[in-house]
Amino acid sequence: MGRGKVELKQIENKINRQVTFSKRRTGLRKKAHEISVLCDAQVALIVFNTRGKLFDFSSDSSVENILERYERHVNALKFNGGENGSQENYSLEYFKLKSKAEVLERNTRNLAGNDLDPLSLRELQNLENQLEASLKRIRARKNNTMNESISELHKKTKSLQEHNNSLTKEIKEKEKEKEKEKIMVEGAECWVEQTLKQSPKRSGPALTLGL
Amino acid sequence: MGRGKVELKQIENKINRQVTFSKRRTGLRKKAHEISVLCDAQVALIVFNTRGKLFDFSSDSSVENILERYERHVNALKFNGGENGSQENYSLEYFKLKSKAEVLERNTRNLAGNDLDPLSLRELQNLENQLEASLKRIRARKNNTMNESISELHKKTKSLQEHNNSLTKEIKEKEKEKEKEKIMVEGAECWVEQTLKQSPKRSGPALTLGL
DNA sequence: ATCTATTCATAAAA
DNA sequence: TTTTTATGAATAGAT
Repeated sequence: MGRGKVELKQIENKINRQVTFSKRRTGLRKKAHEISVLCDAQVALIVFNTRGKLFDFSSDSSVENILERYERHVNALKFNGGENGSQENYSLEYFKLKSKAEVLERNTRNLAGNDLDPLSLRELQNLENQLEASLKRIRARKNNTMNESISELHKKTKSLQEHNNSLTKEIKEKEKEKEKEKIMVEGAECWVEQTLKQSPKRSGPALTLGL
Repeated sequence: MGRGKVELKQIENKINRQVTFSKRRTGLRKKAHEISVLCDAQVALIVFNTRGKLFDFSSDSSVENILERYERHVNALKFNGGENGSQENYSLEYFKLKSKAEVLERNTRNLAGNDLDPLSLRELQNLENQLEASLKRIRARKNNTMNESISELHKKTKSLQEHNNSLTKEIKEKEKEKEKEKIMVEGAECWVEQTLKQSPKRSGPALTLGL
């Protein structure tokens, strides 16, 4: 493209190299954006120029999101043997963890319905779908829990009711006995009274005989 | 490129989308390679297709190398200096961060409807309420976004309609003019014909005079 | 996968 | 840097 073919090797002239870098960087970015939209792909592009300046692009709201996904993908493949923690790796692990925490934090905020402005329509839709699915699971779990505790309560109620019944029965029996006793006592008293009333006419020995 | 311009929106036809993805992925990779060689740049490219398949490219021997540099770069920006931390400091910070990340991860998992078993009924209810509130906000944001793009489209439609109308009008006027012209020509022909029919009876000079 | 008609990207120049 | 312009590249649609 442009006037004359170019060889695939480092451009010697510094100025030309810089200009070409700037132009091609723009072009690359554009292409990355196009493929993400046209083909529904997730793309992350990271470019450092000779002097170490960073240029990045992401089809999503953040590059880190995609890098996170990339790490997960790679780790899933490699079976995550890691744990070779020397000092140098420590700082790397630290940075990795740090960006992971950032991604998690951002996700959490998004899941709570905050900081939505940088999200695309598609990301919003994904979020909505995810939350709906979550709600379903949470409600299912909730119902489950409630049903369990309800049947637990039923059982408890039943056993209490039974205990109750047996207590009631016991009480009734006690009352019955008491009643019987009372009747007997009353009967005895009555007999004594009547006997005493009649005593002047009847013989004393008869009373003595009854005891 | 190719036969006819393409709109920058998701390609509906699945086959076409897949084919385009494959072609453009190759192109993107090539461009990434070219800029890295021509301009002495470090490039990493990560692409996930719709179905989650990963394609990556790196100017270096591994993508991870560049991601590592990226993380360092990003963190260097966020934390002035850094790099002075002794090991103890580092490990303390690391563990703090680790527990923070764990909490965030658990929250995220719960918000996604996973690992719900240890939660109490009340916690489940809170979660449900929170998600409902989030959904409301997200839907509001989504609707907002959609409405914006709809009104944008309405505007566009209207301006196109107006343009259309003016074009239609122009066409009608042209046709009218053409019609008028045709009638005039027909009238002239008719006059000539009649004149010629009558010519044998009339005198020659009259015709000559008419011209 | 291969073939073209087109559109796009960009090297060189300004 | 940005714009312009001449050309080489990329690629959409067809085969």
